Amino acid sequence: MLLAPLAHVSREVAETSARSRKISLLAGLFRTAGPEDVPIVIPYLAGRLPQGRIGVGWNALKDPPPPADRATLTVHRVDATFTTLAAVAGRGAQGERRRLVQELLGAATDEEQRFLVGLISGEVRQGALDAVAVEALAETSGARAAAVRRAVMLAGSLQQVAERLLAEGPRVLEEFLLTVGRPVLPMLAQSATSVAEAIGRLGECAVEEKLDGIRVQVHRDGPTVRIFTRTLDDITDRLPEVTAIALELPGDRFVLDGEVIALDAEGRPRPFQEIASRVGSRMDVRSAAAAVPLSPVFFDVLAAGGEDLLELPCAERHEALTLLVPEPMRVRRIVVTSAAREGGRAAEAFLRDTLARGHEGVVIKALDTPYSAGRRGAGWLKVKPVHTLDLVVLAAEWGHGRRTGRLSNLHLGARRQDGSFAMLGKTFKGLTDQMLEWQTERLRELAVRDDGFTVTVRPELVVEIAYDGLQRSSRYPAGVTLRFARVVRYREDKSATEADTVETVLAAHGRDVAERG
DNA sequence: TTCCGACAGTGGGGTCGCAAT
DNA sequence: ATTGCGACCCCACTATCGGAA
Repeated sequence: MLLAPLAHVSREVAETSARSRKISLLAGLFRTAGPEDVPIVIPYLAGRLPQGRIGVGWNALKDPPPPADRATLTVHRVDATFTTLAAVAGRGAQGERRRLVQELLGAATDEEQRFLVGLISGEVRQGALDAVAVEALAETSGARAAAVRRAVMLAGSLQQVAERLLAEGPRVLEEFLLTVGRPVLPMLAQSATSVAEAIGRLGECAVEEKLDGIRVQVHRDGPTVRIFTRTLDDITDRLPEVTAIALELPGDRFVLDGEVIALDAEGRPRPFQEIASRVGSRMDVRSAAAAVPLSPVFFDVLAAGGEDLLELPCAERHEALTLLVPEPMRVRRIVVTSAAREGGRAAEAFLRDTLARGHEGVVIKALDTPYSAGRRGAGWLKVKPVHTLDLVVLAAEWGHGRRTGRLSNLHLGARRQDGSFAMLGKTFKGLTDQMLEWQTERLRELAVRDDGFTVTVRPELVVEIAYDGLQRSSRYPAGVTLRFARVVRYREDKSATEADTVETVLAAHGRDVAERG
């Protein structure tokens, strides 16, 4: 298959905003692709290289040679070049890499060059990722979209499904079953602003602790245990204690869903950063495990006795979980079935207790919904407390993509006693298009410097920021930074001298930071 | 006709581990 | 020894399309 139609379709997909048009464009492309092209075409369309990083940056892409007149490049030729580049990546062969890239670009037409540069630099943004590709595959193959989506969730990979579907036809979808040992995309939760709102949306529900750790999917098939992350990476080797626990459970073919956290001597959860550091350590797992032992806490079961439980209602899956996992290793929960007011009170009390115990919040789950693998299902709603601060905008960065030409990413500062400001972090979240436009205008009036990337401003504009808590930071002067900061609104009624101070911020989380820092 | 679920996009901070300096 | 960078962890929020109500 030639690269030209791929590059052309990619541009067309990017230029239309209609999902239906994107789908039919991709479907047309899939129709002309041979089965051997699929492993390359699918990742390219999502802007990914199958080879991962190939050690090529902006430097090697600069000053491309004049484009070719005729389209002769095949996707396989491109793929082979990337494989060669990946093989010499990180071996100091910068000249050789640049030569290979320039040779590739020289063989490409204008449209192909633009696609390749986007692909290599990770800038392919055409508004079509896996979900659109799934619809297109369904259209091409005559399969139902829901069946394709289901197969992708169970296979944990669009590519595998695409290859077999296009080669063998829709019937092959029946062969994608939940298999112990092969990871499934996990179900995710939506957000709710309060317990009352969540219960109002769900009715009868379970209220569970939300633990701030690393999501794990634990598969045991007889003596073999495999542990996967949310993105289905295999981290079995890094969690020996979890493997040992899985081998002691009273079942020998199961799939569990849970979270690993770390507890201190008093049984309180240790900060996320420590857990991430532990789970991220691959070099000396033994000593890392001795320093920060991990505790798995399970909240769902996807298979037991080798049998697929995904379609069972939440309540029945929990029954199965209790048979498999003893109490201390199950997430704490209550079931709310009584009239809304009583239930609401019990749920509120459970949330308060959970927070007092040092956890992140609660997840409220409808009792009757199946496990929606790979979806952000409406059956699970998370509720976390939100803190807010009034901070001062110190600078803003020029946005990318659809925010090009707008000042987007805000640098946030808290007041110091001497009148200066300590930067606490950045945010680009929560801004509507209108706010982006307004702040671009306003910040330009306050600008004192623009280096083309960041616009520094007089610290006068006050903005209300929501955030989830503080975490330690070696980057910012106060030694802390905001976790998940987002803009709520501008406070034009406030002057910078009325903004929150560093002391206020630290005091609000004093115990946390002191104990954890 | 309006409403709402699902998606894609736009990036945040931290950590590890490798490669370059 | 440092520094830079990619790959993963955690993640919030808005705009948009298109099917559901």
